[in-house]
Amino acid sequence: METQTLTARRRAATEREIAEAAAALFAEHSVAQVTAEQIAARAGISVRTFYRYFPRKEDAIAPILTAGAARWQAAFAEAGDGPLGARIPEVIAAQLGSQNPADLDTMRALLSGVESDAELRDVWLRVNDDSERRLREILRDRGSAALDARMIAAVSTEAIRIALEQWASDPGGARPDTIAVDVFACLSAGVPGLGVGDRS
Amino acid sequence: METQTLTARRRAATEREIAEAAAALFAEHSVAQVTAEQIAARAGISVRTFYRYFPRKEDAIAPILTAGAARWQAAFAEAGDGPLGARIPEVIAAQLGSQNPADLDTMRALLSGVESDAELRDVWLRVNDDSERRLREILRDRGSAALDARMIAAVSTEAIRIALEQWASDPGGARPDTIAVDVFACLSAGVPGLGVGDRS
DNA sequence: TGCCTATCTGGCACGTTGTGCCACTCAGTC
DNA sequence: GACTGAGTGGCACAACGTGCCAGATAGGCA
Repeated sequence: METQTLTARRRAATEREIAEAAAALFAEHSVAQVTAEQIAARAGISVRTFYRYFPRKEDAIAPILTAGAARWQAAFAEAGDGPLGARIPEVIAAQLGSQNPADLDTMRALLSGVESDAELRDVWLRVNDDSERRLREILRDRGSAALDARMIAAVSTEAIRIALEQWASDPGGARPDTIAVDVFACLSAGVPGLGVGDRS
Repeated sequence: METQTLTARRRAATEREIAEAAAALFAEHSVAQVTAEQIAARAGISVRTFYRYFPRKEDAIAPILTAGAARWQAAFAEAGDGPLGARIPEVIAAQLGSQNPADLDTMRALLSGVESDAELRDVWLRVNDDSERRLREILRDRGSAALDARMIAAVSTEAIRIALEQWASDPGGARPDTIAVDVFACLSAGVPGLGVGDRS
């Protein structure tokens, strides 16, 4: 939460600019059709510098997709010592609800391309997997058994992913945090139609 | 189950050869270190032909990773009309249990590299996502509501993934189908430590 | 002020990736 | 023997991503 050194802030600003340039281009054209040179030009940097900020062309949009995840990680880091698993739903729903509206718009545009653009999907899968790994690690540090942490993290991350994709696919629908709460409720209580269930 | 045309069988054989060549190389070196030319040479074909079988270099191992998924899809296609969700666990566990032992060894070698090799992880994530999409579609065709199908497919696929990764990380542990049954039981009944739960 | 170090940046060259295009081969058919 | 169709390989090419070097910028110290 501290104001960092000037160089660090400059770097963060540049990263942000690149991410927005890439997002604007990827929202209109497929990832394959956009060249790294175009992204760099729009962000006002050279191609070589671009690859110093992001290892792959498509990764330039990761900061936007992970904006929410970065915040709930911080929220967990500040939380007390008690059991963490039970509070995951509320924390994540709260963080999704306080998302920057401009970022939400960008995110919706990107997510609606995930179905059709193979490389965009790759980034989305990577982002979610990264998020799951971090959550898994936090849970293990708090004393969960390895397999328990694995399952909790997997279901939680999957719930967020489903909520976001559902929200992105339905322009007139509910807010992402509202959907997330519902999906969380279903998944944590046991999926209807699985195991001894009967529906479907 | 029919013996297909000769050309089709030749093609399947070549695909198989490429997949095994790629798997052997990826098991020892990272994906980035292995060139498409090396894979093609080992499989006895040209680079150009390689890219007619697989769109990306890393995708060459997909057939091995999806061998199990391909079989349970067939099992579902043959199943009767009744509710499908409740039978998912047993079908998948059975298919995992009847996996070809040689493929299982190869799979374990590949999966143990997923942690360290970024591009190997990408393939693994793609394979799982493809599997989930197919299962989702099957469930929707059988009459599940869209969101229900989404959640059932997500949890089921995630359970398989967890089971396989857990199995790969523990050389002396239980068979993958045994682990899968356990994970399935946990997830379908509701994750301990989530929602109103208390553990962890 | 001048020097020195550290970091960021851009340009260049290079190996690799993946694709379009064309020529060649090899079945089977008439 | 000519024709068709599908698979294959070679070649050229744009794009990707990286190592290397040179120039620019900012800060610390005498």
